[in-house]
Amino acid sequence: MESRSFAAPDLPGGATSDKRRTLRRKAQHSSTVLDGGQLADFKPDDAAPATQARVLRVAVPTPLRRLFDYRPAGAPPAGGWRAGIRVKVPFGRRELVGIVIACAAESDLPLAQLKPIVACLDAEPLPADWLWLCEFTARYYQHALGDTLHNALPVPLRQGRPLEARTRERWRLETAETTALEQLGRAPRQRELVTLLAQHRHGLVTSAVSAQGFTRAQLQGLARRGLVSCHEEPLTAATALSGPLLATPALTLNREQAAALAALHEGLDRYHPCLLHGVTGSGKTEVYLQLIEAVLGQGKQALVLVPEIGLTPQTLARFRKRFRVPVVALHSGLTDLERLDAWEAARSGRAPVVIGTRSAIFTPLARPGAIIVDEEHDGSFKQQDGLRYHARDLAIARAHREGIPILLGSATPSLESLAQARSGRYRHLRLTTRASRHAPARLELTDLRGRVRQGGLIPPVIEAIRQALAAEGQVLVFINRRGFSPSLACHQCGWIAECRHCDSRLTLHRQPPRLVCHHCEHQQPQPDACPSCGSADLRPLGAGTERTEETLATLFPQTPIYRIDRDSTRRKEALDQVLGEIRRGEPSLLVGTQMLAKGHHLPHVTLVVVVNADAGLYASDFRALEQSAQLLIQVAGRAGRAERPGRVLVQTLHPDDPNLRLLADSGYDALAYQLLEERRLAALPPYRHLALARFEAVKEDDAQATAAAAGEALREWLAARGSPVHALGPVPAPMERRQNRYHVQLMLSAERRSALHEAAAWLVTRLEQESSRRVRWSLDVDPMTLS
DNA sequence: AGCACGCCGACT
DNA sequence: GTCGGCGTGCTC
Repeated sequence: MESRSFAAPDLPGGATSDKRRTLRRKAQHSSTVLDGGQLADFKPDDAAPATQARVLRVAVPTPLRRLFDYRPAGAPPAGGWRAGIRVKVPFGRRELVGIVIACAAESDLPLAQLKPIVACLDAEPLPADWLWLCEFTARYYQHALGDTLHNALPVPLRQGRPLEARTRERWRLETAETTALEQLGRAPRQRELVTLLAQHRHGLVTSAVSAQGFTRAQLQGLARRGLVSCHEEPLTAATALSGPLLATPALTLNREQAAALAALHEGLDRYHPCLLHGVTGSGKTEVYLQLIEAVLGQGKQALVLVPEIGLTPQTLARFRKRFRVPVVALHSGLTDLERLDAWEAARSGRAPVVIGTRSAIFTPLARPGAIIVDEEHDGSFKQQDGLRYHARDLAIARAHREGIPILLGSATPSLESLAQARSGRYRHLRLTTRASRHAPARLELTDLRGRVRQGGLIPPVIEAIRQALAAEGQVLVFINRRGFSPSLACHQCGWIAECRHCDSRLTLHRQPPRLVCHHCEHQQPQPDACPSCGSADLRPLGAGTERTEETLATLFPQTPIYRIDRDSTRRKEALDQVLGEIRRGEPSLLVGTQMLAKGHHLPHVTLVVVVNADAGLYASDFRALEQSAQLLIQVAGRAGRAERPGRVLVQTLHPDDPNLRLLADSGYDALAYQLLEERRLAALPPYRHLALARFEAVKEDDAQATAAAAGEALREWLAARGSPVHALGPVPAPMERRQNRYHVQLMLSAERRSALHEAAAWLVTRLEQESSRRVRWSLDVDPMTLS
């Protein structure tokens, strides 16, 4: 039986609700359907509190995929023992903070063998919606529940800090200033303090008072005389909203936007998955904002997920400017305590709008109203180590569970989402009209073959750059390679600088001059002579951002050049500063990697140059083409956003490649539908589901042997059960040696998720029992890459 | 993952 | 003689 709760990322979205509601209820009460062992006794959250539980089943922060039983001790929490209560427990020789998952009368172990808990940390359980999502995540990605919960919890809560909003004190003058001064006699500092407070009718928080040079003792002195009062308030104040919701009026929608919004309004009170498929500049954000407006109008909360690079001050400013309610952002710059505050504000409902990157999907909401995933195709939604979850897929599962709408937005939707939309499971909302008068710039393919290149650029392209600059435009030169050149070769004997820890070539950097491996931390000085033949004729092959920047500097000495890549903008302020200068609009050259291509508004760019479009064309990874098409369209979208039309020149060695031609002539959608057909024929996602087991070890044989034994056992198990799951491998990973470790993998594939899930669960259980300590392994469900 | 226990090499 | 290398086993 295909389980609904497991298959949620696949759920039919179009059909209505009755059937789904029953399914949902059923899923709640039969979570054993899919259990991989650890959740067999998971109690639905509406189970009666067990005040007299004899056994607490606790998830502990460890990679072990099982629960541990403890005896309750001390007074039970106010509402009785229930799932979601944090407890401090003895674990081996340590004490850890675990979370009660179920209460039971019996344990598999004799009761006398169970240790009592050390302490109960909560009176109320952690939010049920959060707990459900973690439990779903652990099952879906075959990850230990304890570790999943640990990952999804703000750091202070992991450490056992009480679940309370942090508060601050606000001091307010209780009498008229003159009255107060009369009563004080001469206490000069206190008199000054009274005067200060008199200027602030709503009072001042302690930090503001001490910033003026007053002490807490002085405040308390006034409080003792009854002249000032002190109130505690949460850090994110609950703004009881009176008056209009909007701080600035909504923009007028065009016909397509209005139609999309109308469709969204129809599905506000149910699970309603929609793909907002709109070309660059078609006003997706305005649709998000007006959807949020409707959600807030119902007194509910909206959760917005954005790619890692997309949570810029400008994006945030746009949301904050629109609404008169707090917009809470969860970004990497927050301290642990600030993160906890944001989490708490969302959990309590004090934060009506929550915006964050991947991990924000684990934010609890008191009154969930809608989830929006912007740039849903973006790779940064998938975590690439540890708990390998995909925030977009979890968002779908969560919206389904909560019965709320979910909006996936993109100019270049993932093939997964496109397939769902085409089949009718997601509602397909299209925006084809750009706000500016110009059609999106076409990709002009320019042939690199047999042409002299300077810094990677051929003469006609350099000429186009010259013209664009002469016309007072900005030029964006996109290269997806950091450094000076991607390899260093000996012109005499053909030696090429390679990493001594990986199967990769070293990239030459000039600032500072070094050979650097982009796969591990390894760096070494640039050699003066070939280590193989002694020749001094070492030449850099190919161009990276540094080299193109250097070339452009000699070609256009009068024009400012901004290079934007991970090396040039290690500090965040550096990036903001450069972007600020660029937005002033002076004619200039912008050289950068995808950092530059994503997210940022560059209104003065009139020419975009793609130095080399070929990287993804013939790569082995099955998603490479999809991803480079998305990137190309995104880069192209930077051209001509303001009043001027733009040009996009794409250099390629394969100007006749049918895929590239299709993208250039007919656009992303045409290529995407073509790629979908190829995926169907090749039995790849989204028509088949994958799980990848990776093995790594210092010694190649160890990794190989463990993987081979696991593969063998798995195939036997599959055959014995007549399972439709295919198991391929072990095969060496595309880059077999990385950081001196050898990588091999097993790939499982199936048409149905449930079958894949069962097989993966079995494999994981076996690996957990059998694999030696020398071999590290991990399972990646729905892998984004096969490397 | 931690953290212990345990059994073999070069050192005060 | 022991300090410490990392292999192996356990965590209710």
